[in-house]
Order: sequence, then structure tokens, then C-alpha cells
Amino acid sequence: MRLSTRGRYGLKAMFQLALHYGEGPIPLNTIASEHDLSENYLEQLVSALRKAGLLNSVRGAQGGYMLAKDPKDITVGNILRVLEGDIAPADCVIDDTSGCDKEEGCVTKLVWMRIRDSINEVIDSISLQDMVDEQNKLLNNKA
Amino acid sequence: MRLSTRGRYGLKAMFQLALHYGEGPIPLNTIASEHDLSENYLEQLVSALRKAGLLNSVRGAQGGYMLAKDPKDITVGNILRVLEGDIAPADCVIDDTSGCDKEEGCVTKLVWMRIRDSINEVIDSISLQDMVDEQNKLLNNKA
DNA sequence: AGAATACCAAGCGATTTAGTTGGAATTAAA
DNA sequence: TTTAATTCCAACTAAATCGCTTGGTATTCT
Repeated sequence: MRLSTRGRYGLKAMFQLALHYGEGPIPLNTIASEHDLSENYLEQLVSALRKAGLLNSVRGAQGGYMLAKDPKDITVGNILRVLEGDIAPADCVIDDTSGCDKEEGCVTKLVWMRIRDSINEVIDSISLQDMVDEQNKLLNNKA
Repeated sequence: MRLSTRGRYGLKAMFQLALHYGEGPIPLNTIASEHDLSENYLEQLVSALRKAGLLNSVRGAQGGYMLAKDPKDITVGNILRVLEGDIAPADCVIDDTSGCDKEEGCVTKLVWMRIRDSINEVIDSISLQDMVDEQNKLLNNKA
């Protein structure tokens, strides 16, 4: 039940971009070296996030990436779904079109649904802005 | 973020044993064929559950498996942890001894913790007895 | 004795993961 | 106008994990 590195690296990258929201494009190598990640690998993740409309890019020297929307309008759920697909503990509860045969009266399915819903509730309720605020709170407590 | 077949098959098997709690040992092939699973594979899962103290076994002809405790005293969490290990979206939040370097003030870690906690809350709150009750409710509604 | 079971350990093909490689296109700066 | 910095893209690959299978031994009821 672990997330893959796609979701984990991706959220870190998006969070860092949120910290610098409004400061113009930030190049990938900055983000990659800061978190000690492969720049080429990160590129794949960022590419998906751009195609999903969560990031904008500026090509060429002095280019880079920036959030496509305000951090308060991007949730952890938005990011994870782009990188990991729908979050669900079993295929039969991904959406309403999926499901197995016996279906009706499958009690284990109810369990998977409850797990799914509780995860989604958490990831959809946390925005990048929430994370930035949390970060500032942590820094203030230290100072 | 899917559970593996270990967790999914294992819960199904345990649920079936809960439906027949108190009726003596049930052989593996019964469970396997009922759910269309490989008996040999299921054997591995059941073996782990037995070693973890959730199942008892009776060897020899007319033998089989049965729950080691009352269904109300076995939770979905008990079962999934035996078969899948600790449930957490990232390694750094498995327990208190794990974690990365930067650690202090890692906001993404807080996100993983909230996901972890919400999953655990669900799986620890559902017992096999709850599932049996749910099953009966479904059957009554149909009748 | 024979059949029905649990128990055990090793192997194994397919799939997924976590990247790497090698480039082409674009743009700012020198 | 060249050069360096960057995004963009597609294909490849080593390693790990998953989902079993195989082949046996031990035990117990009939």
C-alpha cells in the first residue's frame, strides 16, 4: 500500500514550487538537486503535471516551471491522481464502471470503499497553500 | 496505492471463516474454489495468518482452518497488517524509528501521516463480526 | 492402507518500478 | 550570432515485486 516515487517526488516538487509561487519560472535542476532526485526522472513527472494543467512551463534559458494556479486551488489529491491514477485499495472500487461479478452483496467491497473514501477525504482537503502555511508555522515555532 | 492480492484474498478468506465460526475446521480447497483462487497460493496467506495467531488449523483428513478468536476480536487491520505489513503511503511514516534525514519540519511527511492515520482508523474500526452483520443486513433487505 | 488434508521451501514468468540514454527544440544572454 | 541553459520527447533497461506453481513431507480420519 505504498505510493510510488512518482507521487512522493511529485508532491515534493509541487510543494517547492508553491513555496516560490509568483516568483517566475524555476528550473528543474534546482528542484532535483534540492531534493536529491534524478532530474531526468523528475522531468517525466513534471511533464504529466503540465499536461494535466497543474503546471506551466517556460522553455529556453532562464526557463523553468511554475504552478498554473494559486496554491490554494491545487490539492494533494489533484497531484496524486495525475501521478498515481485514482487512489483506491482495490480495482473494484476505482469508479462506478469497475467491479467484479458477484458484486451485489459483496461485503469486502464495502470495506475497500470505506478505505478509499477516507483517503480521498484527506487528500482532497489539503491544498498546497495549506502545506505552505504549515511550513511557516513550523519555522515560526523554531524561531 | 492498491493492496496486493495477499490482502484482498486474505480478507475474503477470513470473512468466509467468520461466516462459519463455531462450525469446526473448514478445508482450504472449499474456500479456494468458492472464491476461485489458487489453493496453493491461498495456503501461503493462511499460513501467515496462522503464525500470527489469527487462525487455528487441524491437520489430516477432515481437517482445515478456523478463526482462533471470536470474529468481533479480529479486525480488518489485524488481517491486513499480517499480509501486507504496516499500512502506510510512504516508508518514512511506517513507525517512529523510520524516517529520512531532513525529517524536522518536513511538511510532506505530515501529509503522509494524515493519510496513514485515516486508513488505520478505518481498518481498525471494522471487525469480522461487523462484516458478518453487514452481510446479514444485505441478505435481509433482499428477502 | 489409503485418502484427505495441512505444512514447507524453492523456483519462475510476467509485470511494474525507477530510473537512464540520447537526442531535438526553444530561448535568453554573451 | 553563437553559446549555454533549459524544456520536451521517446525509447530502452536493470532490478524488484507480484502472483503464482512445483514438488514434496507430515499428519490424521476412515
